[in-house]
Amino acid sequence: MEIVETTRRRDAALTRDAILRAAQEIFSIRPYGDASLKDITALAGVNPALVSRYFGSKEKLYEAALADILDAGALTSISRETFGESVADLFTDDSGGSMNPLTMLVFSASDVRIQKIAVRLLMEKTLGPLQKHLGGKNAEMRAAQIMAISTGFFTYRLVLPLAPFEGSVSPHVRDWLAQTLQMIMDAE
Amino acid sequence: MEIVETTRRRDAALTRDAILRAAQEIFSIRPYGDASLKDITALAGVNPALVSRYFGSKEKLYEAALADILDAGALTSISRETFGESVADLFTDDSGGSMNPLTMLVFSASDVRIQKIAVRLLMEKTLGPLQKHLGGKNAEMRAAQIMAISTGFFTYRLVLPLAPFEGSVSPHVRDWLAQTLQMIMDAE
DNA sequence: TCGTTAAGTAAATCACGATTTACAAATCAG
DNA sequence: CTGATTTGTAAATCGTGATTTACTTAACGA
Repeated sequence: MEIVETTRRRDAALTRDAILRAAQEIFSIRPYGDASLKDITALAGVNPALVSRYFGSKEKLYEAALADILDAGALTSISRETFGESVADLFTDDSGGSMNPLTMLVFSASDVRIQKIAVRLLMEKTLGPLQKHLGGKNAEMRAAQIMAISTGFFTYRLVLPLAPFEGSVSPHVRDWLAQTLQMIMDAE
Repeated sequence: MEIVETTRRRDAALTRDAILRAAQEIFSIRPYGDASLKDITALAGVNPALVSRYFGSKEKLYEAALADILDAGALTSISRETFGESVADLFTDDSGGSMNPLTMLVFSASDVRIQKIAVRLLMEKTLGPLQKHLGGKNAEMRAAQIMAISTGFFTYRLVLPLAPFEGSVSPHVRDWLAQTLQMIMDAE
C-alpha cells in the first residue's frame, strides 16, 4: 500500500549511471572514509555488490565519479572579461546543487590512496584546460592560484564553515572574490 | 648489541607529551583516517593502550593535538606593515618543519567527527586572534580571506601537490602571495 | 517457449583499527 | 623494606565496511 515497489527494469548502463551519480552526490558532501558503499548504493537503490561488478572497487568508483564531475569544466566556458564576476556569482550561489566538484576535491585530501588520483585528474581535467583558457604569461601558475583561492573558499564555506563564507555571503566577500580572481585573469 | 634498549623512565607527563607530539607530526602528514593509533604510538615509542588512558579516545587526542598546534599562533606576532611578505616567506619556506597547523587543518576536513572540533578550535585559536590583529573594518571577513588563501595554497602545496606550488616556489608565486595577503591586511 | 546469459541479491568472508581487559613491572610514600 | 598506587604492556574484543561467493531472477535471442 504505502511503498510502491517499483521493480526497476534491469539495465546495466542505467544502473551503472545511478551508482555513479549517487557516488558523486555522497562524495561531495562526505569525506571518502565516511562515505560508505552502503550509503552510496542505498541512495542509488541498488545492491552494494554491484559496485564491484561495475567499477571494480571503491577507489575506482571514486576515480570515475571525480573524472566525470570534473568533465563538466564549468570554468573554461566563461569569458575572460567577466571571469571574476561570473565565477564569484557561481561560487556564492546559494541554491542547492549538491554535486560539487570543489568539495569533492577538498575531500580528495582525506585518503592517501585517492590523493594521487585526484591530482592526476585535476591536472588533466581542470588545471590544463584552465591554463589554456587563461593564456598569457605564467598561465600554469595563475591557474593554480585560481584553484587555491576557490578551494580555500569552499573549504571554509561548506566543509569547515566559517561565518563570513557561509550561506548567502555579504557583497564584500563576493566582490573580493570577483576582484581577486579577475586580477589573476588579467595578470598576464 | 644493535638496539639500545633505553628503558624509558616512567613519567606520565612525559609520556603524554610524547604521544601528543607524535600525534601532531602524524596528523600533519596524513588524513585522520589514515593516521592509525598504532602509527602514532609507534612513533612515540609507547603502547597504543595509553592513548585511551591519557586522552580518552582518538578523537580527543586529535582535539588536544590541534588545539596545541594552533596555540603557537604564528600569524598574530607579525607586524601589519610587513604582514604579506613575512607570511609569504613563512609559507614558502622549504626547510623541513613537519608539524604544520595548516595541513592539519586541511586534514580536519577528512572526517565528519572532527570537522566540528576543528571549526571550533579554528575560530577560538586562530580566526579570533587574527581578527583582532587585523583590526579595522570587516576584520572577521578579512581574517577568513587570509585563512582561505593560506589553506588553499597549502592544499595544493603539500596535500594535492601542484607543480607551481610545490617545493621551492618561483618568485612570482611568492610575490603574488605576499601582495594578495598584504592587500587584505590593508583593506580596512 | 526454452535455455542461455546478463543483472541483481543476500549472506559470508576478510581485514583492519579503536578500545578494553587482565595482567606485569616500576615507582613512591610510609 | 614493603605494600599501595601508578605506569606500562600484550592480547582479546568489538564493530565496521569493502569485497567475494553462491545463488536467484529477469531479459532476450533462437
